[in-house]
Amino acid sequence: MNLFADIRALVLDSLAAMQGEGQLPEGLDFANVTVEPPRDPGHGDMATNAAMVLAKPAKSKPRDIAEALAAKLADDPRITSAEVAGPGFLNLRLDGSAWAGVVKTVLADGVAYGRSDMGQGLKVNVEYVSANPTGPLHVGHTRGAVFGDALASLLDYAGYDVTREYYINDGGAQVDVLARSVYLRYLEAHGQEVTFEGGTYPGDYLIEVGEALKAKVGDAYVDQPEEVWLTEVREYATDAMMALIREDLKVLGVEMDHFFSEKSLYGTGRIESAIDDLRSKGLIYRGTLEPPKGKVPEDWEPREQTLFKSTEHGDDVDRPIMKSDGSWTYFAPDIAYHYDKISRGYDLLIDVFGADHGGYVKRMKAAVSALSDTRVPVDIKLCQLVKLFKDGEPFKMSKRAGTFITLRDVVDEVGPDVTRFVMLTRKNDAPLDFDFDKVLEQSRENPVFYVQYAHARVCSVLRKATEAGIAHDDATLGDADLSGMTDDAELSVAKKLAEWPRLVEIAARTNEPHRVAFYLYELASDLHSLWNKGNENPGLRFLQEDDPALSQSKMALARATNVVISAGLAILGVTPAEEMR
RNA sequence: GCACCCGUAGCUCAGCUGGAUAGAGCGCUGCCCUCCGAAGGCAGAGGCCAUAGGUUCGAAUCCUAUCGGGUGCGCCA
Repeated sequence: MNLFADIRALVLDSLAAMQGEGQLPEGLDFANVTVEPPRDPGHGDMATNAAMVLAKPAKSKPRDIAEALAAKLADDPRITSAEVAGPGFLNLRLDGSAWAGVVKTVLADGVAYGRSDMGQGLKVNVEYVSANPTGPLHVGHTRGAVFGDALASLLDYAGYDVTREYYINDGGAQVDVLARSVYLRYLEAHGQEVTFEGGTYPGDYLIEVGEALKAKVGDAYVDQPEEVWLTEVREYATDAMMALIREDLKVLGVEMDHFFSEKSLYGTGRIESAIDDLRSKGLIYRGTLEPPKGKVPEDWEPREQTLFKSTEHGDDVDRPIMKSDGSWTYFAPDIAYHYDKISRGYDLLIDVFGADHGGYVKRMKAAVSALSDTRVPVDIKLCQLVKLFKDGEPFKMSKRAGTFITLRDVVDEVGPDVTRFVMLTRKNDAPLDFDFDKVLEQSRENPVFYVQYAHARVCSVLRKATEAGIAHDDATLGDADLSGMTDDAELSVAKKLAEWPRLVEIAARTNEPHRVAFYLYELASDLHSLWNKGNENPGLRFLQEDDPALSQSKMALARATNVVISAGLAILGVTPAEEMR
């Protein structure tokens, strides 16, 4: 149930009735008619722009339409007043029973209140993390992991059929480097002195991998040329790294549905068939690119290459798919991977990348557009950097890996719930400051705490109710008489609850899970406000001495708030706290 | 040079497919515990929404230009 959608339906019905009575011409497009909460609550509970949107096509004055519409709407029992305001807004006030109805619906539906069918079961693939299997996940990956995971949950809640997917970059040169690095650790395990040259990874997380390799193969690879061991060590090492990464994801609470291996595209004809698909569309050609204007690379020389005509699908320049030695560029397997996703029947693709891949967006969109004949939209979300702070100072060194802060470092320090929530308190494309001290602080400044505290406070009330022997299961509370819910503070909470389904749809439409975090903060704020008003006005307290029935009616609102907080936190992947310690 | 992202209160940031007098936290000022958890709440001050044009009933939001910050820019993924 979505009260805003219900009232919008009522407005549309009224407009249709006006057409039937000749007050409005036929053939109007109502698509832009909205019903939303007014910015200023003093204007009422809901406002519709119908009169302004329709004035021009209906060839009449906004106020005339608004007044006629107001008369129609006033007939509905839910509407207590409909006033024309400003340039032609129609401000609506709803009967108290409408808000009571919201509370009852929340208690009846539980955390499913707010679920939407806007996704209509469309298949959407959310690809995120996709870190190179060369080491543990670091903070940057953490943000992408949390963002992608919350987005996937949000889309699921909004009625999409969601697949969470991880693309393993195990086909490029960097896994060879990994193999050589592990080989060095392997030699080290055999007592040799080694140095990490040629870009090999010195991180000590590879020590145990080298030792494990020794335990597995003994001295078989010692002092052998690369041809002997590279393939095996590479496979062994990438498996070990993926095991590590899966563990990292697990401590964050991220669970993928599918891991897709880049390597599986090679030697199987899958890259070739994707490129062939583009070729059949006339989008592959041999050509020479112009040098970039402005600062030209030192070693620039014109070169003929195999190019993908991405400019046909909105890119700025055509992109090379093959190196001069005949091997594929990194772009080619990515094309094949997205070709695979398209052929698996997804209606919508979402890629979550780090902001440093921003230059990659247009070509990827072009590829998907070309491969799917523009059928499949792809939304690419870029996650900006995370800047770490401790005691207000920038913070870089990692205890664990020696060079960078890992996901594990962060989660060990502050826990998965705080990590996840904080990562979602910024828009994905805005940089994020993550201060180890502030995120553990228990104050209003810390949104995680603030929301958890609201939930815990309500839990505390319910515990007290149990002690007092007052039943407070959702069915009982849902049957309570809510006609006494008339205070502004109470109504503010109920109205905020009414916005939840609408918020979910907006967040899902824009692929912006951070909106859920901000909503929860506002909802918590309304609850705290009501709570404190109860300090001064005992009649607003949730527990009313010697009056179980009244207590139940007050608790209904509190419990409904907790239901929505739980539903929202579940989308973010955060556990609601029952008490603060 | 080009592309993408960003520019909103002293600071950190929200702001719905374009809606009314642009919001929150921090910081500042003054208040509220005999009371379900004060780890909270209430009130006040604080704005040319980077700048200049344009689109329209209406622009922080869309378009163009300029300024400022970030990221990227042919065989690294």
